[in-house]
Amino acid sequence: MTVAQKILDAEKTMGSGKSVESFTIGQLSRETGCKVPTIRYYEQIGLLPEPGRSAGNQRVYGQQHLSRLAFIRHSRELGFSQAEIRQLLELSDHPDQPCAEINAIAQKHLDEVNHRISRLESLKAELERMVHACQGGKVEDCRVIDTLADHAHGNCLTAEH
Amino acid sequence: MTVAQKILDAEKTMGSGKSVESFTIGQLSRETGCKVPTIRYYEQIGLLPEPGRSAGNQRVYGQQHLSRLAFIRHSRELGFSQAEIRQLLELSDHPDQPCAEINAIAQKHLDEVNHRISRLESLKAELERMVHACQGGKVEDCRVIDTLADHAHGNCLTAEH
DNA sequence: CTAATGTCTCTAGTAACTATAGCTTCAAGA
DNA sequence: TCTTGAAGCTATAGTTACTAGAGACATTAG
Repeated sequence: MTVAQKILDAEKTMGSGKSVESFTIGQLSRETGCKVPTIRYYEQIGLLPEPGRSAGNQRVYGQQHLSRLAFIRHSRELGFSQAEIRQLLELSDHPDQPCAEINAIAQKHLDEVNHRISRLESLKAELERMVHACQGGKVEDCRVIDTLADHAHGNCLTAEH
Repeated sequence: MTVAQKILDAEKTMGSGKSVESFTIGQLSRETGCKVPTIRYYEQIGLLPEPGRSAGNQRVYGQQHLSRLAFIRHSRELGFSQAEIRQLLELSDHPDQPCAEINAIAQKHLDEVNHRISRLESLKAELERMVHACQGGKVEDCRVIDTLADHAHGNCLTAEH
């Protein structure tokens, strides 16, 4: 039995009878799609708990780290900030509290998401218009620049020339 | 006539017969919704050209700065990076070139926007489900945490407790 | 056993700002 | 005219969320 396995055995034995899974930082990286330095960074800022170490001082992760990291990555991808993720993780560490707070975070985020979607939808419309309007012409006939200037304050950037 | 007006008169006289508009950095900020330090930052990184100065060394902006800053802010809001905006501005400064490049930037951005929209739409669905599922319960019954962990790799974070 | 790959720490760099400190300038009222 | 408070100046440092590099030690495949 390796030192790594010993450490992990001491740390955790999961529900099922089969042997505990452990991961190096590289394996964790491959599993979650999160880069190695980013994993260390999450540990540094306290989002991810410090894992056990092997005899050679290398990080040894367990299933719980995998879950937590996956949670963090997924949340980040969905646009939650580190602060929000921290809140969610803290709340999840105290499951006896009412979930009103979590609900508030989710609701606030939902509002933001709706706002972002509507802005992206109008951007999409503009971009599609641009791409169709600007077909093999010259820049002076291209509406991309105008569109971006116009929609801000009704001014035309190309008028400067 | 103030020194500021002199500088601006020398810089620019617009098509219409009326007197040239000039702005302090604060006015520019109010007009565009862009914070004062951000305007100075844009000048520093070369996105916004250096304006004239008053006798007392204060920045004096003209209409063209307003347009350009509005363009930058609008583009930023729509998610274009500084590098992309720089490209667009450079292209707009050479209006004799074919607009294929601008088109490519817009198309690339359109692809990204579509991707973002679809991810935000599924996030929206998840968040709505969360908000509805989590009604006055306790955290341990709340699906927000599970949802965020599950969708990453099918693991349940709360199982750690 | 050696070579290649992986991991370690530490420092510094990136994008896109934002804030602070300590000063000068400007505009408006007494 | 003086003064006082807002606005502006420069310069530096902090923020968020990473990413990259240097140089040393660990692990693993052949």
